[in-house]
Amino acid sequence: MRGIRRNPGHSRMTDVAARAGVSLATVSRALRGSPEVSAETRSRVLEAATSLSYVVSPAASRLASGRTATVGVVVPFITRWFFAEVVAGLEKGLHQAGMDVLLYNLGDADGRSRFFDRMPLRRRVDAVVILSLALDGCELDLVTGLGVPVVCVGMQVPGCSSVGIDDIDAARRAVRHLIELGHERIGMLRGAVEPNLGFTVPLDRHEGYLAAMAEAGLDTAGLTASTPWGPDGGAHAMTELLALPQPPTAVFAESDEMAIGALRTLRRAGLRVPEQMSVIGFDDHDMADLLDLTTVWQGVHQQGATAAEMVLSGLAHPDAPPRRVLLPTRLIVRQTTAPPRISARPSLNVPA
Amino acid sequence: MRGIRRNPGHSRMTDVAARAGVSLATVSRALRGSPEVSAETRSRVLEAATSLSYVVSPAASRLASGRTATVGVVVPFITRWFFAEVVAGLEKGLHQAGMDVLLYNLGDADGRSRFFDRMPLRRRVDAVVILSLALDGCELDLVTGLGVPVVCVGMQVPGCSSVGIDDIDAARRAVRHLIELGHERIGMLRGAVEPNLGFTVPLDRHEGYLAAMAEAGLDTAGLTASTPWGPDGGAHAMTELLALPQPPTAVFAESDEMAIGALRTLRRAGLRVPEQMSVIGFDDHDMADLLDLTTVWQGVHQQGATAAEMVLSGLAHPDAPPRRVLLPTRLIVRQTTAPPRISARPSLNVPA
DNA sequence: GTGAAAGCGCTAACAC
DNA sequence: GTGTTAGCGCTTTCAC
Repeated sequence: MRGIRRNPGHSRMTDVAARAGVSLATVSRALRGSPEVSAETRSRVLEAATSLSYVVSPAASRLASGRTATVGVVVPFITRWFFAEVVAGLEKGLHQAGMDVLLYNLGDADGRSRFFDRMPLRRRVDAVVILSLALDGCELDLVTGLGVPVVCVGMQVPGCSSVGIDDIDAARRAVRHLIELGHERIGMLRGAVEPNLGFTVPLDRHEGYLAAMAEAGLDTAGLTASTPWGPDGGAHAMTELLALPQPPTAVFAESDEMAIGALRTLRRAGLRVPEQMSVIGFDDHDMADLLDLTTVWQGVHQQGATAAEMVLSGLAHPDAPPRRVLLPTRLIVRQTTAPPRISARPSLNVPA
Repeated sequence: MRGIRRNPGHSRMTDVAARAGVSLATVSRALRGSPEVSAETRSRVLEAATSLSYVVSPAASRLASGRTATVGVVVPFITRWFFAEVVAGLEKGLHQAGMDVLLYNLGDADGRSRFFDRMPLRRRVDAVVILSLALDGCELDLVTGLGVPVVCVGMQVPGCSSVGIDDIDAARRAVRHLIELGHERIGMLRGAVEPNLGFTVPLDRHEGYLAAMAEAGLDTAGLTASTPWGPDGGAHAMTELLALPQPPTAVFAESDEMAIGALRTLRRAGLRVPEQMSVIGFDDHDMADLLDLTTVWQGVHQQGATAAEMVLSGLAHPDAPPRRVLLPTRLIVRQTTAPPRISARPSLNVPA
């Protein structure tokens, strides 16, 4: 026999059609909920399908319709709390709509270039969601070249919908909190753009820090420590700032993970928080509450849910203009921030 | 015109064939690296494909071959550090082999039953990886009914390959560490099987705890506090144990997250760790190092990598018997465990 | 080593 | 409202 051997176990649409006593086309329509089918026919079809435990072949359906009912989710680091939380929100919204989720975790600069070299999304998704990756021109072309809607979380791309928060404003409010407590020497622990994934978050949060300081007429020279992102980075950055001839009395960490690292450094240095050093983080990480860390909350899960919703509406209304949603943030004051013990100026005195 | 409108932009295999001056079949063979194609022909085909920026249509390929080159990954909570880390390992290994990863995050008991009701994996994956879910008989049937290889991480299913650690043994060693330090009243903080996802980890680690205590002839009555999994659970469990007429001098937490919650309770209660209470966790969570938490390390990422490898070999050798891999664990002693300040027994005497 | 052709299992015109 | 039928773009058998 020529051609191809028939597939295993599964019953096919023809089987359902035969069993229900209708044509193939009617089964297809009934199963996909087309309004052209009479209620009576539909229920006969459904019954036949159930009794045969029939499931449509996604491959055949995709080939014939051109739709994949799949969305690609591209995430820099699935292991970071923030991203995992966004992915959870996305996954839920997408699966509820019957979409499949293809996960691509870049991991590092290497993984990133492998991804863009192969562009494994081509011809296999109806839409793409990208998290927090500032794309260069070339990458942008590759993504838009997919010819499907693109939704961004925590970043923007011309012509694409996006969700996020106002990082600059939120950072400014965090730093203002320290200023209002009376701090004047305020440092920032900043995550360097390590594997060069081009996050914009560090830039924006630093900008917010500078803005708040400038508004208050405070000096920032030498008070920003840039280290690799993450707890260890935060620990090192804190060490750097402590080594300053005149250390800050408070620090703003780009993320809670960095703040947590800073707390360790302070603990090991024997400095009491908040008495001798105030620390404020950003994100309201799971652990922030446990460590009594003052921070800035953002609705992370909801960013994922919103992105899912944007994907669905982008698919439903391909010609609708892109949307840009900014979700609110909120200062959460806990136990790691307090007024400086002694005014920061002239006679700062911190026992070693 | 009848039938279906042709798809957008993409060039098809026929285009490549025409350009390379060979037949459709030869293009298909060349592109998939069949050895039947001469080197010279292959390079002509590759060149033609590149110049047309051709990519095979996964849908067509799947329909014709019956293979999806996709694996479904089913995870209880992608937002938990452990699972995210395993998924990262899996994703990397699978993508390197050219497989797509479909992510299913159950999230809670509701999500779990929705998943098993719809069984969205049917006809769309070549293999399934399931993390830490003890499946009931019905679920098991649904999964094996997929007719594809199943790989388990952190649990077992008859007839399927699995990776994991020896939770009982690792827990026993953790508790022995406390015993060797001289502790006699040792509590356990146990995560209740909250949304009833049927994890076996809590059972095994508790069993290890009981075993170590029994070996040493120590009493465990009333010393296990079961609360919902997670930091808050750990915090509550610790509170419970502190309220005991005779509280323990050390606690073994089922996971680092629970240990971290316990640390907060202790901090708030003004108890010093490890002087007044020793705490040991499990997992070597990212945060463990930051909090100087003594714990049990396991190679989480590697469990994912091993599972990926099992998927690939299961696909390559469908008749090979299932494998069971137990990865090693290691006690990591940090700053949260020490000898009890006052001996629990009459006159064992360890200087504070 | 290469080509011809028969499907894979659906969807979507189009006709009635 | 329902049936007919022409593809969707590949993979694989068989023949040479």
